[in-house]
Amino acid sequence: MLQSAIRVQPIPFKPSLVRMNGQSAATRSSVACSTCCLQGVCLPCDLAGGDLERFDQIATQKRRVARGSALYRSGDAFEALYAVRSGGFKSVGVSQNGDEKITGFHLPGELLGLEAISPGRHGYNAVALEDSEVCSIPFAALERMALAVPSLQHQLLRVISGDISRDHGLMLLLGRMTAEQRLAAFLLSLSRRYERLGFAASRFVLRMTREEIGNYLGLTLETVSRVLSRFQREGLVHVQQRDVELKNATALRDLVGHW
Amino acid sequence: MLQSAIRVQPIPFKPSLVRMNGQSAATRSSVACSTCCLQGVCLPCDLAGGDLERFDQIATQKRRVARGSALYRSGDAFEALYAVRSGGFKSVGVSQNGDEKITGFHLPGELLGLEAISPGRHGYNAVALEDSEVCSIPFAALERMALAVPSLQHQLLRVISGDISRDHGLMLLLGRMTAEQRLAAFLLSLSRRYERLGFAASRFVLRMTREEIGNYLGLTLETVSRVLSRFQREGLVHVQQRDVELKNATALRDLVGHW
DNA sequence: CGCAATGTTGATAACAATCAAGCTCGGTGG
DNA sequence: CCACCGAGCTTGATTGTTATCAACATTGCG
Repeated sequence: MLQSAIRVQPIPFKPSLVRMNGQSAATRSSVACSTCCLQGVCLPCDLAGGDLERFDQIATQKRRVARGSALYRSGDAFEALYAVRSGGFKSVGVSQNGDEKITGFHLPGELLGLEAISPGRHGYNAVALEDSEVCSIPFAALERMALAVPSLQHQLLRVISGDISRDHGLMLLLGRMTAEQRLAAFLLSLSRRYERLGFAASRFVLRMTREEIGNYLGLTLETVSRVLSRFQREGLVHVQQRDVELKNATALRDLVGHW
Repeated sequence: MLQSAIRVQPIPFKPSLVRMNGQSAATRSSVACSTCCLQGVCLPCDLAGGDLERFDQIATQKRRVARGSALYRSGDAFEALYAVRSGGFKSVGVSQNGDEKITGFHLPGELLGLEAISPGRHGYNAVALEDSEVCSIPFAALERMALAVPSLQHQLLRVISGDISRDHGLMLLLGRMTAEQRLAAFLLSLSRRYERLGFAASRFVLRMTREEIGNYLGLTLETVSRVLSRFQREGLVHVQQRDVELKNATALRDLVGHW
């Protein structure tokens, strides 16, 4: 379960206790970026005091999404970007014949909806992998503020560009790697991202099924299961259901090769 | 689907000025965006008269890149985005052990270098597939101008976001499609992009080798060759070396399926 | 012309998909 | 409380697609 993940850096995360600033406190249980434990990794991470407050007024709306339900669906009008506050999401493309393809998993501090800017309409379903919470960032207001705050514009461009880099990594993986390399790269990627959030790098919980992992990596669920078993047999990892412990990250890295 | 770039109304492309097929005959007749035949599809396509002139002053520098040489290399500092004026490029990631992975092909009117914004350093080699010409757009100046010109900021975000969509299409392809589907999707993508530039949709010239196509699609060059031969046998296309004619685009589309 | 780069085609092998059976764990209801 | 159920997971047997190895054809260029 989630609780078994070890928190290395003491960053308390208590949504219900965090106070918000300003006037709308009475009407909405809301949270300010200035007190959010994710402020070091989230979109407004470059903003100075005054600008951060202004950003807070844009991103006041929080939204809870129950496990399995969608934050938005393909075809929805694009109104806002979403920053994951807690929980996790998958982006799912659905074809006309019902086939699904997962294009990404999204952890806290990561932005959802970027690919919808261009068409002005979402092209994917964003489905919560567990009960989750997001900050809604209305895009029109964000663009307006970015005009006035150079560092925000820059940060926004950086975040989007970073998304492209991440996708290129996955393309690499899908195009040229064996099943073992894909799994190794996947585990290392999760490890790095959890670490960035202040969790242990070598021990974490998969929030997605084998089937979802396989879908994402371009493999079948059986292959995912087999490779994980093989990794365990070879002492690279210890896997118990969704609990993963990386026992030999170096060997995993060697498997992937150095890009 | 696959390679959606900038979404704008297509403006007729004048083959007499910039020739895509056959020998490349680059033109110097116009250096200003305001007179460029790509202005309908390129980055500044939303700009009004005065802003377009200002943009012209940012993007004055043209650069020629000979076939096979690099516009920039992995590790280079990120200074500018590049708009392809004529010719074509590939983006190549190179691993420490020399393995290469092509993440994209870039036709006229498309932007190069977007994925370097976040790290501030290029992560790929941009290699010209034929003698080519690009417009250099210094990024610092572009960001500055985007602060003052809302439509430019918006367009910039759109273009980058569009790149993400394009990459997702490729991920889909790499993750779930057979060799036949990949080739079909690839040909249709090229067809659409040439059409956008004002060329015939059903007849074009591949600027890249079978090996490069295979690398991009996650296939070997032999498989690419075999599938093209099969397509020809089945009357879907006519292929003679690099010349391609789509004889039955509908059948190709059916092969890919509808995403 | 001759050579190197590119492309085609065939034979074989490897890897992952598919098909199939059984297991584990958590939840539910008798 | 326990038996049952089903989703998720593991493992085995077999098949199929594509990679690999290999030989040869074609093109373009110095």
